[in-house]
Amino acid sequence: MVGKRHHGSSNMAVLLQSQGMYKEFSGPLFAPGTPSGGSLDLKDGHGNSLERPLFRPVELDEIGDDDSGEYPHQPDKKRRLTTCQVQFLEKSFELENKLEPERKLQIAKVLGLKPRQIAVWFQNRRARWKTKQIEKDYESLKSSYDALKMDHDSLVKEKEDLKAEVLSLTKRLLKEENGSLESFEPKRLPDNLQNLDSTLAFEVKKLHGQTMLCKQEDISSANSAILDSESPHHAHEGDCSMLMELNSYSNAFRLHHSDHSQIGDVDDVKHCNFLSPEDTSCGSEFHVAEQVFWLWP
DNA sequence: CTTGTCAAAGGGGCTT
DNA sequence: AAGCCCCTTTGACAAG
Repeated sequence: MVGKRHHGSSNMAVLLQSQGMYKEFSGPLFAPGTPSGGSLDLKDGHGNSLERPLFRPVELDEIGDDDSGEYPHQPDKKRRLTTCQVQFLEKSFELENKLEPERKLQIAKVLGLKPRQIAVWFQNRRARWKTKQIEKDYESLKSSYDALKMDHDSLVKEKEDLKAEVLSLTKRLLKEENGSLESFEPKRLPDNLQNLDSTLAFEVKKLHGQTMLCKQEDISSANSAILDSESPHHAHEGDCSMLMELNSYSNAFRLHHSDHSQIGDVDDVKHCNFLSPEDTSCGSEFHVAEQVFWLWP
């Protein structure tokens, strides 16, 4: 094929057909009256007339990977590609963003550019595509994050509201019960509690003064409701701690009244710790076990 | 004058 | 070693 002349439009047609792009490019690139390898009144990206030949007749032996070859129609300055060249390259990029050597030569031949220029254009185009892709991914991740954050914030608010409601109801309950038990004044601890370990006794005495103002069974049931909604291992922390302390003695006191042998002996109290939360038959005894356990040094 | 975009070059790493 | 790719930088150019 040495010495054979290749005119731009015929090369273009072959390449476009091979790439399935002939139809799309029959307009701008093959306008009626446009001579093969002639010039078009091209505009660059900013609407300026470029007045550059679209296709330079290329000798085949001029094409090669030797990038040092002379390029007489383009000064040694960086020049923008014509709109049509860019459009063709874009279409080609859409089909395949990688550039096989054969395709590179074909495109270079068709557009009258050096193969090196085609390779460079594809490299730069891939870089732009990657940047756009990163921006898209960022937007996608950002919208996911925003949605999750809104969800999270609303859940946090709901949790705070519920906590406030529990606290308010608990205070109200205690206040009401205090009013109805004003006349109830315990004089001293039950005798069997005097035998407890001194630390426990101190705690129990401390609670004793607070608790005896309350009606035992009602507070126990209120406490049970809270315990049912919280993990037993965390119930002694936070908002329920006061009620827990109050109830710990109230339950112990109730047990004492029903059966002196159960709480009069330390070993018996510790035995209660083995009651399982799932053992519903234990009922309030389980709560007693939990609460006494926390009080134990 | 500054800024943004694009074509191109240079360098390093990888594959064949 | 050649060729390719990616990343970064450079230079030209246009717009504000």
